[in-house]
Amino acid sequence: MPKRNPKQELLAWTAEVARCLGHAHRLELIECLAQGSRSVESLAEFIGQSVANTSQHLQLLRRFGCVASERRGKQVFYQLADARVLHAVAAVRSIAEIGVAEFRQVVRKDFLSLDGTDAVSRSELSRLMKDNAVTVIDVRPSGEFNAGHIPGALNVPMAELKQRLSKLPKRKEIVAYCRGAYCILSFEAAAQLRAQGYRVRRMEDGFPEWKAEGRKVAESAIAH
Amino acid sequence: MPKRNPKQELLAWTAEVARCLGHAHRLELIECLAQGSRSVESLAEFIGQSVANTSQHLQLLRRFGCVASERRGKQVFYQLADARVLHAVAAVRSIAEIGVAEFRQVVRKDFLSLDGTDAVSRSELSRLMKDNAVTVIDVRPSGEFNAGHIPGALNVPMAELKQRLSKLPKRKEIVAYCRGAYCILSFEAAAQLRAQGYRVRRMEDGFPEWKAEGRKVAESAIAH
DNA sequence: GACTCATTCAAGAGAATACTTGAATGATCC
DNA sequence: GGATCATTCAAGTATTCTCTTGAATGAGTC
Repeated sequence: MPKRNPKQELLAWTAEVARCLGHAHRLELIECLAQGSRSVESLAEFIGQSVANTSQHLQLLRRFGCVASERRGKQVFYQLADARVLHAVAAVRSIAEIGVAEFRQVVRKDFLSLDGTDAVSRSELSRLMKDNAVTVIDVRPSGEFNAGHIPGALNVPMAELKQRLSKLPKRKEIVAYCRGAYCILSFEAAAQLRAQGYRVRRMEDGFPEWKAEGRKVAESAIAH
Repeated sequence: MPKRNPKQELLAWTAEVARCLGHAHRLELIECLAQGSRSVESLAEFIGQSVANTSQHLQLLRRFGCVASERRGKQVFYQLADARVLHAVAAVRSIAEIGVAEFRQVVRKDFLSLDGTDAVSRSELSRLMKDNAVTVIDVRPSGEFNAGHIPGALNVPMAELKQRLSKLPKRKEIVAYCRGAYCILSFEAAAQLRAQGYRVRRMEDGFPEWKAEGRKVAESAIAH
């Protein structure tokens, strides 16, 4: 650790934290952990890496205050250390959104082409749900849904969307949400449903941001 | 650039931006540029690095949307691209504040020992100034003061503090501010003034955050 | 048009990072 | 107490990053 004066020491530690966020796999781990706690093996599968490599990434994240770990029986479960980790990732992403042309291009080509409509804000969704004006669907896999979801939301994992189309109301507007900003699931869900004639919008960001705002959360069971 | 699916591509670009913030010198450049635009040579001197190396850091920051450059005559002036760069740095720092023990330790040892009092919030300072209840001093070097400061603030660079003690009112409370969070200048100023019997507090963060909030700003001249 | 000067580029040495492999740890289960 | 299993550690290699040095660029100046 390079040290000069106190100010530079703080900058060096801050930089370490930033570097710790500076890897696609680690960002993916953070997004995954934001849905709920998970074991190392399950995380390794999620990011498509070896267990050893995943463990090393997790230890780095833990070293710099991004995640926490806890032993439950044979397994070690990791979880997000603090909601401000999500804020930091969102803040960094917001720089990419305006300053990195390639980022904007991917958004345009792969996300907005699926659903270019404006997302429903969380506060607006809250109001709409109170009036029973919309059907809210959670398109994440059931494990993540069970670990926590918006109360009143219906779990319709993307994989099952086609089979469950008939169960969804055609006239009431549908609002889909998933893991967070630029999670492709809700974009795909919106595209598929709209193609079938449903009225559908996405919620901005995803469940972790809903929870981080202190809104009500429903939990069914512990998964993984 | 590693590519798999669109989601991972966005994560990879976001990670690049985070890595771009992940170096003490670059964070120092950002903090410096937050005070106002500067030439490469002046920035190199500020961070104590060669011009070539500084230029490379600046180009990286520019590549990832953190700073912008503009030619003025012979020199190239860099400036902060967007206030959300400061937000991102602050968000990352907030992780370090709670999650990195070494960070907290430096804060305790080198900052809180100088001035452990709570900082004055920007909104409170605004109120106090309206009532003419405090003397506000800007302890940054005059070049940075001239590039922009809080209207009504008195520029008392740290280097000149001792000589100018007599000009400061003893009974009215003094509020000192400087470059930003954990800029050591305002802590040192508070410590020195308090040792001389002045009533003094620091303003939270610094001038860039005041400006980023859309508050009034005074500008005298262009420096460097 | 040649000169000057600030900045950028290019190449290279040394350090740090990421991923792999295989072994070590340490808690549970029988 | 020994076996089992998830996780972590340790060592090795390929890649990337940082900083240095010296040359190239290119806009202003005489």
